[in-house]
Amino acid sequence: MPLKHALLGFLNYQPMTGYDLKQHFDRSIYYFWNAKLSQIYPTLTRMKEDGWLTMEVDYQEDKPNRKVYNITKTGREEFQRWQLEPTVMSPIREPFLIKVFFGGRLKKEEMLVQLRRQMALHQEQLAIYRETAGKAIQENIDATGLARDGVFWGLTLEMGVKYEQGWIEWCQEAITKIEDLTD
Amino acid sequence: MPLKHALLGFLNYQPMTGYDLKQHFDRSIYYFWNAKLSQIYPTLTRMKEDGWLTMEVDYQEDKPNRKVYNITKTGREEFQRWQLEPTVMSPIREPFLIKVFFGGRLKKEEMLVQLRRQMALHQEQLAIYRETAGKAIQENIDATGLARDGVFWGLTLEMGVKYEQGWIEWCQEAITKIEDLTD
DNA sequence: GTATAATATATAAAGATTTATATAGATAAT
DNA sequence: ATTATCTATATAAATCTTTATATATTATAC
Repeated sequence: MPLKHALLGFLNYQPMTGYDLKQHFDRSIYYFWNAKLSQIYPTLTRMKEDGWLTMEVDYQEDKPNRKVYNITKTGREEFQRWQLEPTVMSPIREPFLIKVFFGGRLKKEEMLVQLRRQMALHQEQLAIYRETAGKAIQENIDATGLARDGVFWGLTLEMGVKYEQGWIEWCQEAITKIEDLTD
Repeated sequence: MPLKHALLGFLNYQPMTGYDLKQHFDRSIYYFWNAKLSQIYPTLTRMKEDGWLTMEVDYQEDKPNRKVYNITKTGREEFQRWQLEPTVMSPIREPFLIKVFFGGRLKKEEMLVQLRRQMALHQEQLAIYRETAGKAIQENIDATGLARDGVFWGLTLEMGVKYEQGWIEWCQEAITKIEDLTD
């Protein structure tokens, strides 16, 4: 399960709680893999049972205790095994394309509304990547000194930019084609 | 759930069994939404309970009876409602990018192996889109006479082509960048 | 001063999806 | 002749994921 390995990947840097891990998700790999806290917590418990992690309780007065997870040797080995293993292509799940596929059901203008709206969403996402995400990576490199790791963080961001650019181009082309149709 | 609406979309063309629907999935929207028969069958039962479909049994001697599903007025209305409703961006789930994100753990050559393999997979997929999928759409237009619908089928194929081209370009750029790194 | 958000952990329930298993005749390949 | 694939339907079990709910302190905003 990619979630388990993403968690191992972050715990490779340092021991953390489930809450900490969620923060890391939301600030980095969120754009290509996300998980809710309600999934992260039981997954950590399971990984501990499997011997990939150890857990120690950090007692706090008048606050919930922090359950800090630490990666084990087995966990590190499992992460490396997974990272070197051949990766199959992950299936795309894109509800919007289902709507387009059955677009013959709609009037020209109705489909154009959908396409313009979709294009706007992808333009917004592209702006986030360009304005926010790049800076966050640089800040993280500065804070941690992990310049080599930063190259890989940057590569995933570039994929995000390319992905959104592809969508925007496609939307423009689709709009042009559909404008030429008769209702 | 997009699966339910994809099923409605196909049943809008003609009444079909679960098995027939799976064939249609595998020959068209498979590339951006797929489902196993073991998911399709209970989903159809559920949709019938919800009044979106009716079912009639086509008795066959010495063979399992065919359960033929028909879309109802309610089903058609639900499909239209869904198709016109604003579409939120569907989250990307790409395990390969998790491997890349934590690429700092790997030796340069190990990551290059992964990237070359991934590029080859996307080149294969691009070839399938270019060689097989386009013809299949044209054959379907010829068989059904649904030229206007064919425009929309073609649009989804073009998105697939663009997506794979993006991956291939990104892999090439990533390979170049990583080759310049020191281990 | 009060409300909201953030920190921190977790369970319950529902829903979505995959994998495994079962049956059985028809057709095609070797 | 035998094996494999296709047609056809379905259930069971496991897994993955989301939504809703609960609790309680600290910090910030208005």
